[in-house]
Amino acid sequence: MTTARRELSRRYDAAVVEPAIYERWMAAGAFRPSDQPPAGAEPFVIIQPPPNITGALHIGHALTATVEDVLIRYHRMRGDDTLWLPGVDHASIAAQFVLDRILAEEGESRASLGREKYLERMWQFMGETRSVIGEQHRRLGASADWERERFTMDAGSARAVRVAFKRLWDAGLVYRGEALVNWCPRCLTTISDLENIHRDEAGTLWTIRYHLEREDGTPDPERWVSVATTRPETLLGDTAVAVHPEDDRYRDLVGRHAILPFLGRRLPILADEHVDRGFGTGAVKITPAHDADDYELAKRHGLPAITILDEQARINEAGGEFVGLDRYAARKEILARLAASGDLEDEKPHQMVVGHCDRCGTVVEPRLSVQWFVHVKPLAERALASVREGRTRILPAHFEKVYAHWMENIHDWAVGRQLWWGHRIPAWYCPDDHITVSDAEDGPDACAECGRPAAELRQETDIFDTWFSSGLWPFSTLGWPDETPDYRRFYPTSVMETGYDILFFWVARMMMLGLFCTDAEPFHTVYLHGMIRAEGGAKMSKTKGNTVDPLGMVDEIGADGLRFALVSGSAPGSDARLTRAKLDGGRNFTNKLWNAARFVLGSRPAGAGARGAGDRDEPSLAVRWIESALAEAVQRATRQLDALDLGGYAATVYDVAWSDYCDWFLEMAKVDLRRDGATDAERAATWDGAARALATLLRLLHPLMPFVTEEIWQVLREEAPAATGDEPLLIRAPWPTAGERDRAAERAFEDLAALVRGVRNLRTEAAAPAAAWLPLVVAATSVESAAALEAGRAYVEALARVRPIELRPDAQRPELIATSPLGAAWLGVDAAAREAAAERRRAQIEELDRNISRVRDLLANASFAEKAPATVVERERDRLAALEEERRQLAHAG
RNA sequence: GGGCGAUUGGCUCAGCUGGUUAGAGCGCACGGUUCACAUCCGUGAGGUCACUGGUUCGAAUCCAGUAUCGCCCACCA
Repeated sequence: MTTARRELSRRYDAAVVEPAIYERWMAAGAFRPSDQPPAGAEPFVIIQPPPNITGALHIGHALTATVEDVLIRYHRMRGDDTLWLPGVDHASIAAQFVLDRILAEEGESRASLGREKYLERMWQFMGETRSVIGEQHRRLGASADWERERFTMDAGSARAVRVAFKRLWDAGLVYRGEALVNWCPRCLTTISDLENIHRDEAGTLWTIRYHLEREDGTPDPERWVSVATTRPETLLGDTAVAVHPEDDRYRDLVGRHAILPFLGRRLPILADEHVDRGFGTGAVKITPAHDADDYELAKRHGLPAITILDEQARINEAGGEFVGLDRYAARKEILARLAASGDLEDEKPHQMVVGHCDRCGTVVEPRLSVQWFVHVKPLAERALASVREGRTRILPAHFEKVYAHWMENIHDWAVGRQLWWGHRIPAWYCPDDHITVSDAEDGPDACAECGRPAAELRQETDIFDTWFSSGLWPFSTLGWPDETPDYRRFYPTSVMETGYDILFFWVARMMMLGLFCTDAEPFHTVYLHGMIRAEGGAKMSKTKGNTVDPLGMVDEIGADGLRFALVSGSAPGSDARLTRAKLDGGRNFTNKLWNAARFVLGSRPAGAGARGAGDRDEPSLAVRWIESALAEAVQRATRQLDALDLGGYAATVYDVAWSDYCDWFLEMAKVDLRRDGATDAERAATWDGAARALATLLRLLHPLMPFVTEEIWQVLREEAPAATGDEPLLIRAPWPTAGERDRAAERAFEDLAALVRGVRNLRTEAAAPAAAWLPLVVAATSVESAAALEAGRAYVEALARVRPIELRPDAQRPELIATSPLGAAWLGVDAAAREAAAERRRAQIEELDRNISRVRDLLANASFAEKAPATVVERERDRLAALEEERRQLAHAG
């Protein structure tokens, strides 16, 4: 075992399982932008979507980190002025949800601790998870600039939140007012429309009789109006009954009153066009405080709104005798009472849509309250124009339509949350209820309207929706509202990479707030990745137990294998299944690279390793070909990375590494290295070519598989400094430039490879022992072919395991024959094997004839010749010639 | 009720602006201890590209419709 090979073995675990190289990257400052922007370098900036600091990273985070790291490493190698800024999100409601659960296990609660202690506890919790998340990213290889790491609750973010809100307020885009909002009776806060998840449910539609009022004010036992409802408990808050104005059934009732059961409230019966005559009885009870439609209708008719539920969705004092009952208990009770009095007319199953809290799943209750709103229409219009006019593009493109549709139908954003963990809204009230909004850290000095001193003002207790601070993230992280050097150098950013599931929550808000605050699109490209799904296509979830733990996977197969599995076969916006087979594929590929390197580095002949690309003497066909193949791969990979086609990039590097470099090139290089009579110079030239090609391969692969490539690079640099350009760290090595294609070498290789494949095929057909050396006869098609065969003789011998190879143009041809551009070839095997192949020859000829006549017809077609491009016609002609040559070779057989 | 996406060999997916005989990995079959790798090597079988029409010299690719699946949005009691 050579020194180099021993060194690689020692490094294997380090590279794949416990990557120590990360520390060296950090120490070398490789993740940091240079102190001065390099002259002429384009900035390339990614601001990381901050994970919620509520726990460990899941596989989606690993995908995000991988995609971003690939792009960052690529652009870093390109020499761009590269910044990847990481951070974490305080995740207001999600964090409280998690902490509340932890507290519950300890027998404590939000209430028992009180606001101050609760927040103290939250900061402590944040401190713990924050370092875990950073560590996990490092294990995945994320080359983010940790020195610039930010937090949505740090001082800079807090200031950005205050300033942004103040500017919105000054611009008249913020208002405080009473409205019906989504309320979670468990989280005890308002939630936005986006957090209110609609689900189809099987419910019940009840029909209830409301007796009409008699002249003496008492309910008429004989006459009633029947209303249909899915929520009988809300009748306690009814203030009217509505019918359609042209509904003849009820025409004479309009203007009269009905009496509300239990409470005896007089309900005007009124007409409104929004009532659907076909639904239920055509008469609808109106509960303005607990239903969005009813609220709108009540506004039109000046009806009062009576709130009958408290914040935990229990009946309040307005509910009379039902006070204190939970909404569902009240429903049951009210139905029982109505049934008893004979006023429950009907009950039938009903499919309906019910809103649930995104966080805890509780049924959301519409609740009338005073809230802070952002008036988003004007913001949305700008954000829409940016995408429509291409200043920001969304990948995949069809999400631009989804984005547009949402922006066009946007509602005002209820930004206040009745939670504790988050940025408190910087608004102060004076005793006269004047509102003062201030962006000063210590609040306003006095009431903006009446001048009362700060001591008499009290701050709003509501905090912001967590997405408000997230919406400022692309610039709050760079120093905004100050024009810091980072802000000037790195803003606007380049690519915003995140999952399509938060397009509205986050991307839309960043666009709106970014344009408002900075007057610029916060990024020029939005790359939306898909969701990672489990085997069988199911959504991954902890409760289903079908998750893939990224860190566990790193332990098992290494970060590189995981990264490869995540990226290969993926397309933006499409969900991808992460199967065991795919993960194994990533692991196998890592292993393959490792072993290829082990072979190359362990086989350096005397005198090799020192010379550069410039002074190669007489490179063999193998070397000339692999360099050309790599030139093509570099070209493709570069194009694919520029187009953010990471799946294509993964396929390109996989193919060139495994199929071209390992399967073909290294096998040919072995021939050159081991050939009897080869000079030291020839061997050295081959090895140097292998080392150079390996160096190119490592550069190409590094963005995707940073650990294994860097570890190999370290040894390669010792063995072949010239091949690595003596660059100490691959992470800083320049991205390869596409060299010249060598068409002659490609052609020569393809011809030999076709012959080798043909002969291998024959061996299998003849059931020849794999290890046996068989004689081969080839009838070369031409003098040039014969020369090419002579030149490639050693390759063919070794790769097809045939010896000797006899060139005999006129020999009699047996049935067992392989066709190739260089000529027909046949093996020296027994008659039985040849006989068995005769049938197959006939089938082959038949298929060839079909193809030949197809191409002939195509070429004979006048409109084809006329309309098809010349290159296509030319290609078809070449194909016909090749088919005919193959036919000729076969026809001579047998 | 709107909108979007998908449908390619047993499975998971590629196939860019229409142009080789539609590719890959896994799986399968057969054969392999040839000194980098069995986490491997070689060979092979397997697809009327969901369906129906249309445009075109030429369609997996473009258009229209149908079917199935999935997702998003939506104030109907």
